[in-house]
Amino acid sequence: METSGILANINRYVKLDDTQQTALKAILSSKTLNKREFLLEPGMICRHQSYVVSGCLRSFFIAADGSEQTIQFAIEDWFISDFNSYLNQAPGSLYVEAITPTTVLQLEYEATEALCLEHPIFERYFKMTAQKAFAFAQNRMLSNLRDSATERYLVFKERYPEIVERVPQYALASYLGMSAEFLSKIRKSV
Amino acid sequence: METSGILANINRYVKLDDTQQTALKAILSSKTLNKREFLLEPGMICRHQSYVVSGCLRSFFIAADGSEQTIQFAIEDWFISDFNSYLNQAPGSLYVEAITPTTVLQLEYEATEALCLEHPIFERYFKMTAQKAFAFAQNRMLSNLRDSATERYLVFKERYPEIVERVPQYALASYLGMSAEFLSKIRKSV
DNA sequence: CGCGACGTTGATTTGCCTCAACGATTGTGG
DNA sequence: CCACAATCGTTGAGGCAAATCAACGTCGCG
Repeated sequence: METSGILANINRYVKLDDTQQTALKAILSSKTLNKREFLLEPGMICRHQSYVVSGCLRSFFIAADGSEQTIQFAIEDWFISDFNSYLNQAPGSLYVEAITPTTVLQLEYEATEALCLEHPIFERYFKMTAQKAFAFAQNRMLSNLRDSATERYLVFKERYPEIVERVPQYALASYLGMSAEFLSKIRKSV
Repeated sequence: METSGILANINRYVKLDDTQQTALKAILSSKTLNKREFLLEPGMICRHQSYVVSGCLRSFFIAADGSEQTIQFAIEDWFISDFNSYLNQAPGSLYVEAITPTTVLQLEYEATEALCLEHPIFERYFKMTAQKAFAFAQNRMLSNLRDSATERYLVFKERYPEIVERVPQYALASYLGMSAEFLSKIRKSV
């Protein structure tokens, strides 16, 4: 199992000693997905947070009018889950789908909580990542309130060029909060 | 200094013993604000997270076109700050303004970090609150992407009726991502 | 090859914004 | 305690960004 990526990720926030690294590795499990395969579907309890070793996924849900709304993309070195469902260990409302063939490392909820209680340094790590995720979500929200569709696309493309290239256009459009047709027109005009 | 509210808040997530409660109280400071007074202005480094003992505040920024964008409201038992600025201890871009006369308890950044290192239970508490805040921000974002202006208003009013009653309408409109005039028309039509 | 998934393009519609003018309410100095 | 300014909210006219609808390309894959 290839764990160097996730260890490097964590070590960007906190320094793990050997005991802590071993304890972490002990609860990691690996999973591979084919293109279009679901890691999670609505109604399921999200038991894991998944770290992307290779590949590309997205989370989305089906709105009342039948349209898809993309919540998040995840490529190498990102985490993905139905976070609401994971946090409360309650049935969720999201799909998590592999856009390309994908390998993830999974952290199971109970085992992760136990790891945090045993080694508070992981509490600290997850605090830092949650705070960063919150700041990110707040920025995205602002961008949605403030910017035009064209600006949102250009900002996203500037910041995440590889995601723009790797995901279907209709998924990107729903992430950016616009119709697929309009994104097509934006791309033509810029 | 009235600390029972913030202690009760924390005890909803974790159980503090006497030593931990004392350590927390030692770093709390109190502050009062008049109506329209600023707790924070753009360019300042946000040194504190503020817990609202009484009153009502909002955070907002001035967009490129000169319009105000409200990020967050805070009433009794909520926290408020320029979280991006607080997290990175870098100059921020938000105003935090008292809507009514307000009293807050403040947690200073360095002291809070030290408290977390000394007592990992606070690491756990801030992890949980950050995760909850992230889930909340994600839900708000979805609501903005998916729902019409009228639906956003009705959902917000249903969930936070007291905030709707306590804040100026132009501030609520900018929080919900619509013009003040349009919110006025929505209110008339429902 | 042909079918299904994805993207493009144009015509039309609409939700919401902008601008402008006018009430209502609150606060403040004379 | 009144006058009159600010501040905040309301209403209507007109305009625009983006949605919707419909039809048609295009590409990869069974």
